[in-house]
Amino acid sequence: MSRKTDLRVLRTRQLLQDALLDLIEVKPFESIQVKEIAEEAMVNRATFYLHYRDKYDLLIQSLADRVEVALSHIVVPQPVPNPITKTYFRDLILIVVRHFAAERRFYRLLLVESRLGITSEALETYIEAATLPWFRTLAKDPDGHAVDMALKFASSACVGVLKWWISNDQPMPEGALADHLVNLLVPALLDQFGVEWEA
Amino acid sequence: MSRKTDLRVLRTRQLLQDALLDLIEVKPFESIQVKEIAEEAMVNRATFYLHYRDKYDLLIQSLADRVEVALSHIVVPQPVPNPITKTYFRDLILIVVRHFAAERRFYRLLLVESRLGITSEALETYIEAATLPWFRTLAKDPDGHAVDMALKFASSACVGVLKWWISNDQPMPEGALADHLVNLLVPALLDQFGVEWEA
DNA sequence: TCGCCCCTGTCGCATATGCAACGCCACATC
DNA sequence: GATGTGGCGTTGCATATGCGACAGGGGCGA
Repeated sequence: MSRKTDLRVLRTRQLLQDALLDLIEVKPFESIQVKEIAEEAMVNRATFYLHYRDKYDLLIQSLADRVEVALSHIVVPQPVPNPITKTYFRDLILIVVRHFAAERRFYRLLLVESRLGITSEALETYIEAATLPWFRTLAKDPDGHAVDMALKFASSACVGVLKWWISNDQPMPEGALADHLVNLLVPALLDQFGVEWEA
Repeated sequence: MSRKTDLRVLRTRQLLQDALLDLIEVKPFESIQVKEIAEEAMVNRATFYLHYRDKYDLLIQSLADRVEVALSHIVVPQPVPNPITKTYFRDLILIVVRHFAAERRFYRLLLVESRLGITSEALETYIEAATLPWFRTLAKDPDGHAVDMALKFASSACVGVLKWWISNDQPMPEGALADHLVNLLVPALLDQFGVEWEA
């Protein structure tokens, strides 16, 4: 990535994002003022507006940045078995599930705060953009349109299920959720990924 | 106080001090580099030198600032009984003792890191400067030289005992330490403070 | 010994940020 | 309605900080 961004910019954004997180712990998002965020972050209020349009923008950017960072640490386990096994696929799903669980505060906030005006489409966009290229490495023909469609189908389904899982306070453990997701996805993806699956 | 200091200055110093604290948790002070502190604090190395001469200076300043902040929250309980009671005096001692206990990580570091070249005189200077005017409010004649001497005697004695207490991992609870200190100090201060003491 | 590497302090210049102030708007109180 | 109060978003100017570079020096292996 571009590591040429001024350190002050990175620092200021991090301080503002951390401040928002800390304040969310204490009071509902709607009642938080820009002034408070700036004070908590030890950043001038005017500087806030140099980086974010308003507190909603800060929230979305925070999510975007955190997702990017979190997913940058995710690597597709090597070697990729050929043909792809069911357990390997489950491990991949589990990685995403765990990411959601770790960032559940954020995701839940985005889902619960209906007044945010943040459509769930935005949320899906983040997740799909992050997971799509990642799934793509598993496909036989990474450039085929059919694969794109199939992958989008899969990621959308994952996002939908994960949203349900998060907003219902994780009614089942991570492993069980991953198992269910795999069982739902395998039949659909059977044609796009490896020739055969482990029984 | 002068609260007109630029917010950036306050923030930078706080970040550097916090970074030092975090690093001290992980590795010995001597092995910590200025470069590391700056990176941890998300502050440029050159900026470090705008505020501190070297890492030793940072350590001392950190102590000074923390002591100042901590002691600024300390108020002499009102009203001051006349004549001063033993229990009231004990409460005063206890406040200082608790401050030492809360900042024990810092004080212990200053005592243990002998290679710092920080003399314990510097430590005493901080404590005396902080406690002297504070004790002074209790004296009959706040401007007398005899009182100054007596108060210096008392604060030095307290610092010495507290150093022993901290470097020996607090072998007795705070209350007991305060009791012992009061019993040692009362006879010496009998002439300088209130006419009589509660039995 | 030499060269090499890395950290330290320090410099000049570019720029992100602080500060104070402003108009705007929503809301409250009389 | 008149008035105040407080947060929002923006601006111009002052300044703290980032960045890149530099010399100096200590460690370390050829």
